[in-house]
Amino acid sequence: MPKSKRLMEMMMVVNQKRKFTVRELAQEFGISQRTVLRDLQELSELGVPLYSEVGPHGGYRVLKERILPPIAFTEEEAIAIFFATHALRHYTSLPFETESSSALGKFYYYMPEDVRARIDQMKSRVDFVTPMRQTGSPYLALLLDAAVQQKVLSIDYESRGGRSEREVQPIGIYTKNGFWYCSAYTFSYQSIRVYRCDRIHNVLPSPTEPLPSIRSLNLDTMDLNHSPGLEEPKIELAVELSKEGVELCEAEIWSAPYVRKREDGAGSMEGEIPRSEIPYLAKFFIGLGQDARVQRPQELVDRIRQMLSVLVDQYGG
Amino acid sequence: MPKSKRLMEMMMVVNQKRKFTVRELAQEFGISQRTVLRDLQELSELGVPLYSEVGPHGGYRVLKERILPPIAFTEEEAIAIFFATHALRHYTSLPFETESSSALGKFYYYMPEDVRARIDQMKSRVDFVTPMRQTGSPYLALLLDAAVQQKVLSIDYESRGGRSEREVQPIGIYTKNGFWYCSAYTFSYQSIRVYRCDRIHNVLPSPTEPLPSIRSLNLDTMDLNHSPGLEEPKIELAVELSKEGVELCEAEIWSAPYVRKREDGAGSMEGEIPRSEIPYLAKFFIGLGQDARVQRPQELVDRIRQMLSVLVDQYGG
DNA sequence: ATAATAGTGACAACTATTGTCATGGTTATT
DNA sequence: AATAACCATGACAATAGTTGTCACTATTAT
Repeated sequence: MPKSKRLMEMMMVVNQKRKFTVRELAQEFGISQRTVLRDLQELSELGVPLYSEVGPHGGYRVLKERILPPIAFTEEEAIAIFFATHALRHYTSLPFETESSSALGKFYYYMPEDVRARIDQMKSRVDFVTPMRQTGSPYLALLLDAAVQQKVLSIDYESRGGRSEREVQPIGIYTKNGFWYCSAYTFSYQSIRVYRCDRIHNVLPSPTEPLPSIRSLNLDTMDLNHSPGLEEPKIELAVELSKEGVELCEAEIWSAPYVRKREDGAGSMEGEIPRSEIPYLAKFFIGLGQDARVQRPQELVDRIRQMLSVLVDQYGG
Repeated sequence: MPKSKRLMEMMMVVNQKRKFTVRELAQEFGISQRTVLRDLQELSELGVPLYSEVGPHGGYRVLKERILPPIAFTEEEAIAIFFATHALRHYTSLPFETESSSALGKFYYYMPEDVRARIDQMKSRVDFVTPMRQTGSPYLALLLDAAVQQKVLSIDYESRGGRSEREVQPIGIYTKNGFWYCSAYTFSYQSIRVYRCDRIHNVLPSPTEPLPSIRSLNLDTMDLNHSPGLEEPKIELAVELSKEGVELCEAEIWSAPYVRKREDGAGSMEGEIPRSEIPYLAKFFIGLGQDARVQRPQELVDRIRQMLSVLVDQYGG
């Protein structure tokens, strides 16, 4: 085998075995140990992060870093990857221990000049914004690890009611609108709850046995907005909207699917909502003022009236 | 230079010039043309997508695809890149013409086995969610292109008041909370406005001369929430917050920096706000109900009272 | 101590790489 | 139709690089 090809192959082999000895490689490639040593040095010079230890149980290792063999990306693909990774800079916490900037640097460095120029021009003209929060979420990596390995954790959580310990078996973590959430089976409630990660004040391994039935659950099969299994009774919602009201509701994630627009631009909103949403909806529709007229359910109308009377008291009629 | 190194270098050179002739390369590397031909064939066999055309003005070309030479990513970096790119699947519209999935496929394919395994496990347990909107934004690529090249466009925009044509010079586009926005100098207003890209119904090149002073503006130097140059007079805000109020305000992007927390969990909010924000703030603080007591400015209190009286009329006291 | 491992240097044998030359083919330009 | 600018391939001797072997050193776990 010609040397140049051998080097490429060796790159791959070395990547897969993380640990190996010179003798092993020599046998595998059918060359002398001396040559293997020479080759490994060349790989080193080419940037493969090898290091070696002498003595029994010694050998070569590839450091935590790995090599990706030459990958052919189209220009558009490279750009997409660049900007996606660039967007990570908006996150104060990530579940990976990484300065994503170092990865970007490498990526960027190896791009053909003209692609790099194009990226430079675009860099200050496209952005994927995520609301930046000041509160960090230090336990993301631990929670994710527990989800992957299906371990039970004991977390110190600050909910509305105050701080408390709970045993949870994490299903997964996700970020949305600048916050990180952890969806987890909670033993004390015997159901799945969502926790905001920045309100988790401590995480410890727990001796509790993990529930095997939770293992097969994951984020893809879950609706990230509601806890499954908590099938709440739904009640009917009916709201009249002005033209402005229509626009505002279409801009809201949860409400957009329910909005019906009439020809004149005004419209209505109809759909089924869980009863537990009433407090939120009351606030929401009060915020819309004249642009929304809630008609049903009566409970929502009552709630709005009640809130109004409190407010009137507070601010003086 | 040893052949193996020459091949690596040639990979890079060939990547940068998209078009080249055998003679050029021969001179550049100080080798014979015959050797260049042999090398190019090897590169071909190694996967570099070369093709050649004979005759005058012929020569070699690298197809649209490019090669990235071996890049050393740490495991964590590779994972971060993977998930960042994976997150793009939540977007219905992107300014790049790409199936980011193809790039991901390649990336994934070339990873060492155990990293791939780790990603597999994590894939369904981490996510970067972006609200998925039904409305697409078909002109993103055009708008971005105009921003990069500083061209003037004539857009057909649907604002509150209805549809109208306007001449704009885009500064950049960004996505936030599921929508794409385009920040652009608008000739008819002689100021910078932000447009929601899904409300842009048509985009045409305009013969208007671009303003050179806009060229130097970009998204990084802009506050994405406000138009620059519009230095509005600020007025003082003072609000008392209950414990719940503190939590709610800390969860809100704009208000979080102003919140002061006291020992008992309750707190206050103080800061300067532009007068134009009063309508928004009125809605916001009404939504907080008893958990917020606005004290200053008086204009805000008045506005709240006014809104309340309208609401009381509407829903019956 | 011993055995297992990496690391270096020297050198002859070997092999691959290279340049040159010869030849042929395609295509745009004149 | 001639020409010039390209790519393409084969043959072969000169050269340059690669390889294996051997001899030696150094480190470390057992």
